[in-house]
Amino acid sequence: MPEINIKYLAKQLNLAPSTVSRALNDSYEISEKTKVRVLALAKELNYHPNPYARSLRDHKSYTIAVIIPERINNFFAQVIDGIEKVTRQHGYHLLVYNTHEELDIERKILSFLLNGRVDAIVMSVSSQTSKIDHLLQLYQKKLPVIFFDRICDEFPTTKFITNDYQSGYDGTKHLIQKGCQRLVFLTLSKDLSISKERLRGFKVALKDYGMEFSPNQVIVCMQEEDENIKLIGDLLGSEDRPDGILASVEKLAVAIYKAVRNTSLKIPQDLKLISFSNMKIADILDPPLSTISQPAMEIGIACADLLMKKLTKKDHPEFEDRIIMIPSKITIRRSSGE
Amino acid sequence: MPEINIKYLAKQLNLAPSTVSRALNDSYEISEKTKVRVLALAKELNYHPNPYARSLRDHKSYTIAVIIPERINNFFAQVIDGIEKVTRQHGYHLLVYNTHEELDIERKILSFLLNGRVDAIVMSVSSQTSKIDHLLQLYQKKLPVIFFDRICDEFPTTKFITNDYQSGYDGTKHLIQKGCQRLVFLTLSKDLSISKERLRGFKVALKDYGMEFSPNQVIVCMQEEDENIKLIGDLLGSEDRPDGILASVEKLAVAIYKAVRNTSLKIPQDLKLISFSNMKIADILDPPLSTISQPAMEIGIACADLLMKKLTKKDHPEFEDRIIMIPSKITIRRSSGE
DNA sequence: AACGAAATCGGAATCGATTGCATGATTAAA
DNA sequence: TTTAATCATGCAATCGATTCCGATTTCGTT
Repeated sequence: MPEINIKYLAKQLNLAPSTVSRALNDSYEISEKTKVRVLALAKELNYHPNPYARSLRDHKSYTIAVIIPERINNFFAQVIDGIEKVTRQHGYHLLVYNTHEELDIERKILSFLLNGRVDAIVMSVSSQTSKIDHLLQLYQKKLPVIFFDRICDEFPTTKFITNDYQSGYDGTKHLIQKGCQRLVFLTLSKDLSISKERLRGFKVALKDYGMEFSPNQVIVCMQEEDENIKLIGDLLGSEDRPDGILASVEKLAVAIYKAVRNTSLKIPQDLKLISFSNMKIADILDPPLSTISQPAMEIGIACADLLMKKLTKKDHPEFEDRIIMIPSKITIRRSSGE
Repeated sequence: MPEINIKYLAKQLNLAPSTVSRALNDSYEISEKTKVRVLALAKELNYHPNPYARSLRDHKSYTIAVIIPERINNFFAQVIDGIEKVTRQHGYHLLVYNTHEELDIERKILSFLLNGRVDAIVMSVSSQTSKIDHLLQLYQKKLPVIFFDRICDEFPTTKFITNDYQSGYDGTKHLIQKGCQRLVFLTLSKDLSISKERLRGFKVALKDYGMEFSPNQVIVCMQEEDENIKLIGDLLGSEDRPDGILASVEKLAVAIYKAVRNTSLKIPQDLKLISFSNMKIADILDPPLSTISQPAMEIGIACADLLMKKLTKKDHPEFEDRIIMIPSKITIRRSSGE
């Protein structure tokens, strides 16, 4: 079978490749008659232009990189679905990378993207990311970047987040009002943007309700679930064990459930729990989990909408350095006391 | 800032682009001295070859397409993690596409991949896929394809699956031994390879234990969860409601839990349930869900290993037309009666 | 000193699609 | 009938990296 490229089409039609190209691109210079002939054959042979030849000439790849720290995660999966929904309509393709929360992997991935492989990047940084030198390279190369959720404050671009401070505040307030005296905040990292904001809400809520804050109310967890279960188990076995937990990451809520299983404690009687989570099955857990769920699909769509504007309209200005906030939704279920 | 390409490097070093290219590729024709100079500058300027120029010449994209029917799904997410783990080590990139279980989308995606954009495809077909004309195009174009889980029997290539027949049989047997009299099999489609096999196991188990099978024991569900909850609700409200369900897809198990909430029935007392599922939180559901979980990560790794062999070794033969089976693991929990 | 082989490197074509410029053909206007 | 204008198409360069082939230099050997 011969390679079906533009030269082959041209030969079959007894035309020059340039004419075929123009016909396919509906140029005004080509007669209707010729266009019809060309399009007919292209359709018959199921011809599609070689994307790499086009990319080489146009310096556009029609490809976008999506970088996330975790794939088995409802939030990120939904965001990607949102991004894909929009970009697909514009003929863009998605390269998806998982950093597994590791800075080294994040670094390596970004270095692969600096050479024109993608037209833009949409990312949520790893929990290990505190220095941002590897990100600044993108800025120097003028590669458009949008951050969502776990953003990078120092990087001047548009960022999409949820109202983390407010959600942290509201979740904490809720626990206090349910009678919790010894509150704990669980997180993956102290450097993460979302953790900082959610923790800030936690602290302010404590203060507003006349409670002291002490640093050991913040527990920084690990990557491995087993380690976290142990960590939380120790916490629950301690003298002044917490009676209320705000988990800033979905997987930590799961670890709490599993850790509690190993004790004689009961949720919510002995321990009230609320967690940031996009699980669609929060209400069939035992007990149903109170959640702060983020508008993941909307975030994905918003990111992609902005991106498509920038990429499809020429001379579109660089992304403004600003933060766009879409509110999360808090849903009280039995884990925090009905 | 000048574009950093091979010509720029050549000019800086007072060499020809061809020499620079050879030096970068560690050719024997280039002296050590020159190689050192070239590599030093390349490193300093953080030079990476333009991937599209290389692809155009080599007819290789170092890119693989992964096509799945659903992204918010633990099984598929784990498989992709497995694929990425292997392919990343070989410098390959992953384009990930979600068909949302729609045949039209699957068709469209495949048509985008026929022009050299990817070197191979790893996919699990949508539940609507019964005709396979759109897949056969890939075969004609000699584009390597590997199927996993939801395979396409008529397509001659290597396929990775789990022991669906056996799992279906074992799950059904378990329900029977727990005393279920009126069993029902829930599925997304009658055409899907996995559904057929799992159903076959269901039927044979019934027969082996002296139970009649009637076609209305098979319920074909919808895409929308709300519809499924209603469908299952009706089922549970009927005269001869089932007392045991084998759900062939994770999301259907979730729908069952939610449907049961609307009734006065109790799992497992009134209804025993076991489901194919890769949820990591099956044991914190209320009640904990008995699962048949597939070795997702292993499947992904196996697919990618085979693929990498084919793509990195020249003159590697086409994929054999065979099926490789990796067994699932059945875990009994309280939803099927302790 | 001279010759040949090996070691190094440069020139130019190539991959496939696009596009500025030139050319040829057709038609309308003078 | 001639000229100008419009229309339709072809030629050739380009994008960046690679590689075949040819050219030059270096070195060892007689």
